[in-house]
Amino acid sequence: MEGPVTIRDVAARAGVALSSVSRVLSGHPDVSASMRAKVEAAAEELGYEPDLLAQSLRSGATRTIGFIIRDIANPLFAVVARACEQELRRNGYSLILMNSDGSVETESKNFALLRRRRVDGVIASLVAEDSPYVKKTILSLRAPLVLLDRDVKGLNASAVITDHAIGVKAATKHLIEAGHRDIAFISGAANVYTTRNRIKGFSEAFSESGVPLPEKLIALGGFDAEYALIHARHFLLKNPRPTAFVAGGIGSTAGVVRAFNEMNLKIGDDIALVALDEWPLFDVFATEISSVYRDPEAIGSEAAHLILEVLNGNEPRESVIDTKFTARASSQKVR
Amino acid sequence: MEGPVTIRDVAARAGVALSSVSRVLSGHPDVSASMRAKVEAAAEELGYEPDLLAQSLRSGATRTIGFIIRDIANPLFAVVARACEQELRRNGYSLILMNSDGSVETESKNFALLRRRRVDGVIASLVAEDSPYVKKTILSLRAPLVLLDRDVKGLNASAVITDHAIGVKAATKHLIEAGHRDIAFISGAANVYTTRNRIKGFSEAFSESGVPLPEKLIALGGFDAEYALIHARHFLLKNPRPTAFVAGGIGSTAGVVRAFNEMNLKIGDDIALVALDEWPLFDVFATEISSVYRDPEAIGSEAAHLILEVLNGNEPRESVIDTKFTARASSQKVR
DNA sequence: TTAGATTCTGGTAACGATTCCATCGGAAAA
DNA sequence: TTTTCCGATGGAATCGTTACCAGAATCTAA
Repeated sequence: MEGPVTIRDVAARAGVALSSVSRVLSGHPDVSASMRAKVEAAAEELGYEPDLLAQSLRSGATRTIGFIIRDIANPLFAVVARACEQELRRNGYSLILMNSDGSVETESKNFALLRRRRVDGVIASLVAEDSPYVKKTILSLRAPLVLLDRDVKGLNASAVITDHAIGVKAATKHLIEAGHRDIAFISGAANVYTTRNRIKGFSEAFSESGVPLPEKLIALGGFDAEYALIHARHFLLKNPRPTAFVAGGIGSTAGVVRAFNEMNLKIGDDIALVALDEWPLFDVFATEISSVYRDPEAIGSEAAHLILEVLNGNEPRESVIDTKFTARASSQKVR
Repeated sequence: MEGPVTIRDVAARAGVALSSVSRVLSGHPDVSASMRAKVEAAAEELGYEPDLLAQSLRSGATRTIGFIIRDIANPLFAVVARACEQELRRNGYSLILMNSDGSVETESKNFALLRRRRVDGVIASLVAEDSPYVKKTILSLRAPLVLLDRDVKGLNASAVITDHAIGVKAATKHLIEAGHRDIAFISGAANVYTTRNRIKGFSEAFSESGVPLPEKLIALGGFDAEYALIHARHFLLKNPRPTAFVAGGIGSTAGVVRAFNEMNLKIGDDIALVALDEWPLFDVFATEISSVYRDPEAIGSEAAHLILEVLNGNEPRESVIDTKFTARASSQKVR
């Protein structure tokens, strides 16, 4: 007696037709009590488990959701993924994880593979919004899509959008009120909503305060630590030197702080800093750093809800998560 | 013209039998050049993509690997997962991610679901080694398994094993040589190899140094911050107070450091600390903390290699990753 | 020229499930 | 008693592939 037991084996054991077994197991109303008993006994004895593959082929639904992300090792997104997976699991869905490694091409291949796997939906944080390559791929998905913090026209997708502007604006106003004028801003490229929305908050704080925007101190090109390090170094050599930095994301913060360390600048004393996004052990090892916080748990479970909504026949929609600025020692005084 | 295009559509378009289409597309040798041209043209025009679901049902292989982990939000495991996914993706496999949320029961359900999904293999970091519940589930998997840092008898599984003992032993000897005697050790429960292997290194350092093991200062019960916080508090109220702590994992370190903060103990001055495992921004915000490091990239890609090996017909085997102790300011002096 | 091998192609049976359709009783209605 | 209807069941088609088998066409060797 080898191999997994099929519905055929159960039918043979119970001495009934396969269609009857299927009816019992899928809870069809038109089955007699005796039939139900026979089949359930046989299934139990043989340890029968329906093959999800075969069910999927027949039904057209895989109960599988693709999750495409730039890098799961970003601690913020790891929490997003966890919350999302937990919520989907509770609803009987499994999550297929794919990193796009910051490459539009890899991302596109990932979408194509998920399509071939016939996933029921995709949750994605795109590398860039402006690649027609990716857009074409997405349009051919034939499955609902939830975007994480991205704004792409003409997709008919749901989205979890973070209101960065409100937090960044509060942070920037706080810095301006503390007397800072030369405030550097380093973040990812402007071809993602995240960056544009952050810059919006940054700019508005200046215009509303009647202070000129330090355009020369804005570097938008990459979320990685390396990019931030290079540009922070560069800014720190300027004259006058910026007195405060806003770092867009965990990678950026790492790069900026490395630059500070290189120049022996003590955060909060020699230079002010606001970090956008927090990370694990933030409360332990970065207690003094002002931050703009967004709740990754909320983002992840909301993404799951949005995709489930569409799978249940509702229209796609957007959901907004807010951010909160918390002032700490790193941004109090001006040099 | 609705719905995804099937091999049947291609056959109709090319005016040939479906079996011929299949032969062309799967590279069978016995096809004429003209047939190949016709079919490829038709497939191209229709944008045909084979359905992986149907292929899997037919072939018995899903090219899918399950990845079961306690918590993907642990930054170390997020890196493991990334490296693993990247390597599997290069080999045409996709990764199904599941968190077991620290629950043996959830873990068991995850295994069962992966079995029903007919995954080709599973990579898992078990919550506990001694649950017969889980062991039974694993044995019924009918697919190769790679364990991460676990030692379970009678499974015929591969494993990526970390040699924690060597690093912990070096760390402990270093502390002893610096004059520490009352060294506290806080980590997860002893029903996982990780903990036992760490304790082994810890104990050996004492016995080899001829110093009695401070058994009262060992707390093995949970990898989470809460557990570590409670036990660190408790130890810190003892008389004499421990002069050094070894914290087993990122969660433990968070808890221990919180306890230090509560009591206003400055790491490296008032109390010594060695952290087992590093985390993102360790080099930026924890530059002074001595650590025992293991390379999560190596663990992840090695896990992928091991599962691919077995899928290619080789026997399961173990692979050992080493650890490295680095002394920093946090462990130099004795109080 | 004929037998045999070789190349190529189409038809069909699986893989493991669901679902429609037809059939057969028995119960209810006439 | 006959007709009608409904509950219960088995058989067959189907989802999209692959693989086996048989037959046709071409080629090689006697």
